[in-house]
Amino acid sequence: MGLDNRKKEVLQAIVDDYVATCEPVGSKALIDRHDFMVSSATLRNDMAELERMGYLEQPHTSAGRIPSDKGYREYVNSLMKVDHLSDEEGREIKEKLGKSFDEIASLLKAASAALADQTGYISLAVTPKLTSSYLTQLKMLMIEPGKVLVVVVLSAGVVKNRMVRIPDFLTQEQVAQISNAVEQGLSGMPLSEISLITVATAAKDNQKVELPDALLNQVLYEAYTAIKQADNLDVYMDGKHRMLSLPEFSDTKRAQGLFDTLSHDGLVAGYVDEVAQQDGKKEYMIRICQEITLEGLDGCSFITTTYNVGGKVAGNIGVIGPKRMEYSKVISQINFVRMMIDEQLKQ
Amino acid sequence: MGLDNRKKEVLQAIVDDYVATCEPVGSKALIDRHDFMVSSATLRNDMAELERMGYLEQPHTSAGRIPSDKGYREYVNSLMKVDHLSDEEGREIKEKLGKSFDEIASLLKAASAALADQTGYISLAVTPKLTSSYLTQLKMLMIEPGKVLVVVVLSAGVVKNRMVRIPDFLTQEQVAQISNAVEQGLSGMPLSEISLITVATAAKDNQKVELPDALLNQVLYEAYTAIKQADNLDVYMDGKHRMLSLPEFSDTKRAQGLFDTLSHDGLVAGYVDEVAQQDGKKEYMIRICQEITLEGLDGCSFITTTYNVGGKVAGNIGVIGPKRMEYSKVISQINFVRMMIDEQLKQ
DNA sequence: GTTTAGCACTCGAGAAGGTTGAGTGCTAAA
DNA sequence: TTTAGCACTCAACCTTCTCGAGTGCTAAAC
Repeated sequence: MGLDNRKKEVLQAIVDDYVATCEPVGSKALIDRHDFMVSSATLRNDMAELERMGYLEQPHTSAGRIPSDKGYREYVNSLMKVDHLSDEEGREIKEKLGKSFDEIASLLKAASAALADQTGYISLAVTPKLTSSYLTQLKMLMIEPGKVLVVVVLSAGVVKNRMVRIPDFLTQEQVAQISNAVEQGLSGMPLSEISLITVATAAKDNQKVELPDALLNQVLYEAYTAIKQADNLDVYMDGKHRMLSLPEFSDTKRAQGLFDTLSHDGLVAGYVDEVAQQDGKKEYMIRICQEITLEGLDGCSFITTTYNVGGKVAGNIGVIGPKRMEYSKVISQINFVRMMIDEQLKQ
Repeated sequence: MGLDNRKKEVLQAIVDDYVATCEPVGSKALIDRHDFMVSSATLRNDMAELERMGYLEQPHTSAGRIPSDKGYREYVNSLMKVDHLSDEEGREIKEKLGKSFDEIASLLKAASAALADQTGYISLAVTPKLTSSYLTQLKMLMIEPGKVLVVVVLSAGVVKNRMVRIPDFLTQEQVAQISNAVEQGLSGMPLSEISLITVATAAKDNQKVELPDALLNQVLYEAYTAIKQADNLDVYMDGKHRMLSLPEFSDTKRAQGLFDTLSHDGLVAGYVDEVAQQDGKKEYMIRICQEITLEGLDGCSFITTTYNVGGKVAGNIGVIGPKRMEYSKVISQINFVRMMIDEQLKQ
């Protein structure tokens, strides 16, 4: 049932060659480029066998073989060698991420850019899932009468802000008092426990000014929305246009389909998260072509990994490339970037 | 020298047809689709003449004619009729922009999305140039020891924030005092007059705590940077991937060149601004193909217009499309969106 | 049993040639 | 100045042909 050693080598060689050239690989080419100690006829037999077993495919009778999804899967599971990044490459990435960032958002943006640059594929970075984090600060700054900037600071160092409208006649002092009351009542509370009710309770317990309930509730609702919104997953994506130079996307229809899907940040973030749930324990997650349950990504593969904030599992970064991707290289690149992120978010 | 009436009609008809079909227009097709009261032979003579004058081009001898850059220029300058948007279209745009926005950033983002949707081309919206506006608020919120969020509020209703690092041992009170001092000293001051020196003066005139100069200056420098950074032009772009469905970009090389250029926000913003400087007085600015002095936009045209904040000239919105663009329609769409923006930013 | 040489076969890619038809310019008459 | 008529051009398309990389199968060799 399993593959004997030579078959494994053959499959590996075919994947390597096909990844490099995007051309079906024939038995002769295989002999030329690798030093198998057997003849092409023998390889032909092996290849026919591999095809029968589902690891290879033939575009047409008189062409070479290309790996099937199953072939790629076998390759990433047991054949490829993930080795360390060359010093040179490590240095390049470090250069792009070298300076320290004061905000997760900028760090992720830079990481995404670096990853796209380095891999040549599409990179993505998703902000941490914040359900396990708690509120540390809430400030409401009156920008002008009726307009308030709500700044929400969460434990993981995430800062978000949102402009909201409130009744015109509320004074700066009143707003500040509400803001202080809510902050006092909620700071330290896990995001998951914050609801409209807890917000209201916090305000009323700590409030020193008297305001009609309806009015107060309106302001509190805005504060609540701002807090909840801080929990949204943001996605940073980069390198999309590089895909156009790949032969598999020389057909603009396909490229368009891909871009269409990718323009829905929510879909992508959701899918990344879903994958992370499924493969939670693994160092990195891989989805090959048909394994991707997200429409429009035909012919693509997906590699993601999880970075940590303050030691706890948090967000994801990853790469979307063609099925014919340099898996081992990309994995080591992603790992390296993840390590750099972890380093910066250590405490 | 000038064009007689029929020649004008012929040119107009050719542009219209070519825009619609992206196929070279022949004399017969012209007769079929428009009711010229002359024969195709006559049109042939006119077309030959128009070609001699530089308004038309012929891809090859036995093909129809397509408009040259000069032809498009003549078309937009004096032939096309810019008419009002259909009620239907106006309604669609209004729907997308209908709700009021509390922040310029979100408004522009929505405007850009609506414009891209509506035109089917690439839209862009550039934040206002803020040199003529002044600082109204500056708040420094201590997020954790050593990390401060600087919130800058400008007169045009623009709010920006930036996380900065300061020495660890500064207390919340000290930061608040510096922040208050700077705000007090600078609020109402035009951005153009704010410099490291004015920031320092403001702080020292109003400061109540004593801090070593070197330390204070470090914090002030960060505040200054945050203020200056609020002046950066941001660009919101949308609809890029739609270009892939146009026949002129079925060649992925070209699409890639375009996307490459557009990924440099700074370049685009700078160019938009440059165009606005040149054509300042006009209701809308048009650059056709070769007229665009920005590399990588071969075959594209550019239509922009200027929106106002509080009655003063401010930022720009626009559309990038193929040279073969529905100029008159796009112009009316841009105008409509501009009006909607002006409306929201009236005061 | 495994490997190999040999051979007939397959089939896409690309070149060569032919046809079609939309479009032209020119001329001569209206 | 306009028009009909006609010869001419040339990309696009189709068909046909050749080429060669690659295959599977068989029978001999190891």
